[in-house]
Amino acid sequence: MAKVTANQGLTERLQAALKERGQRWTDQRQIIVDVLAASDGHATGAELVERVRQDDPSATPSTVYRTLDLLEELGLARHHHGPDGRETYHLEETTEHGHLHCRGCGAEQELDAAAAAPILRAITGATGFSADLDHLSLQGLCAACRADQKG
Amino acid sequence: MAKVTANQGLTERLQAALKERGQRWTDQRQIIVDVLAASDGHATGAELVERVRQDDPSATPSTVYRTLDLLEELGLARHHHGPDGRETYHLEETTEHGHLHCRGCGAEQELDAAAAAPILRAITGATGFSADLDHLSLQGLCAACRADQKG
DNA sequence: ATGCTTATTGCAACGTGTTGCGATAGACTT
DNA sequence: AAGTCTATCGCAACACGTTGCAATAAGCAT
Ligand SMILES: [Mn+2]
Ligand SMILES: [Mn+2]
Ligand SMILES: [Zn+2]
Ligand SMILES: [Zn+2]
Repeated sequence: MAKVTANQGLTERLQAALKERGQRWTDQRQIIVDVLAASDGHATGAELVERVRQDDPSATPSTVYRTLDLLEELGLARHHHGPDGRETYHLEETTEHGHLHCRGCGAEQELDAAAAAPILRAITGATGFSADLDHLSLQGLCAACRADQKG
Repeated sequence: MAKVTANQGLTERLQAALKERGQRWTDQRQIIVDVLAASDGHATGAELVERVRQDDPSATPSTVYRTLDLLEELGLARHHHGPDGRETYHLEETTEHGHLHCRGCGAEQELDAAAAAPILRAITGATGFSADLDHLSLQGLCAACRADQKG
């Protein structure tokens, strides 16, 4: 009897991808995928570790982080870094997007692909680099905070 | 007899700024500023801790990091984050610039103010944010790696 | 079902910072 | 020169990840 999981489709894709690489499907990995899927939006590595350990207290940080790395390799998860450098993960079900952090008010804003397009074009134009939108995380001042400052 | 230091001007600016804030000038701070000035270009926090401890083995990481924070507050140092999130510092003698890391070949490229201008404009146009160039650190593929990949 | 092979796991140690606290020592006053 | 005030320091503990290694357990073959 298969365990009931919230995301059948994802699980099956993963199992297939792993088999193809000679890698294995384990309970830990099922739990981690489930937790990540349930952590709608973003979650830091530490938060994910904590949630996984609620389902399976024997799970350790090393396993969780190794699995997150694996999921990124397989293109099923992405991370970026907060202004303090800490990692933040999300499943790659949502569309690709970047992040903006205001150092004035702390607000975090998402940058969707459409809004990012001219920015990425400007980056390529100026440098030849093609930047990864998923990993892009800018710090600065939002419009409101800039207005306050002028005040 | 004043200790011989490599950067008189900087030290004097610092002493004045500290006095104005009711803060103190210490041997530790002299050493840290000297080390930072000698670490031409960029250095990670850990590297700076190590170099400071060569001059003064009694110095501890907490003091070094607290001093780096202080120098940033005073506008004398800046940091950004590598692709792994680790902090990297440099004195704010050099002109403001951003950083690009190629995930293909590992190359790191600096982005000077002139090259960055159109990018920052695009960011403000798309989002209203005014991004901090100093803290900007992008991951992506450089032109060469992109060409290879197509090959 | 049983055994084999080796990917995965947990553990322990390490690397990089951060924080609270009591001891030390700058800087200013007398 | 001595005393006062309090900023700074070192220490110990913690938070967040990463890595090497020996034990475990998937997945496959018999
Ligand atoms: Mn930062
Ligand atoms: Mn990263
Ligand atoms: Zn703001
Ligand atoms: Zn490259």
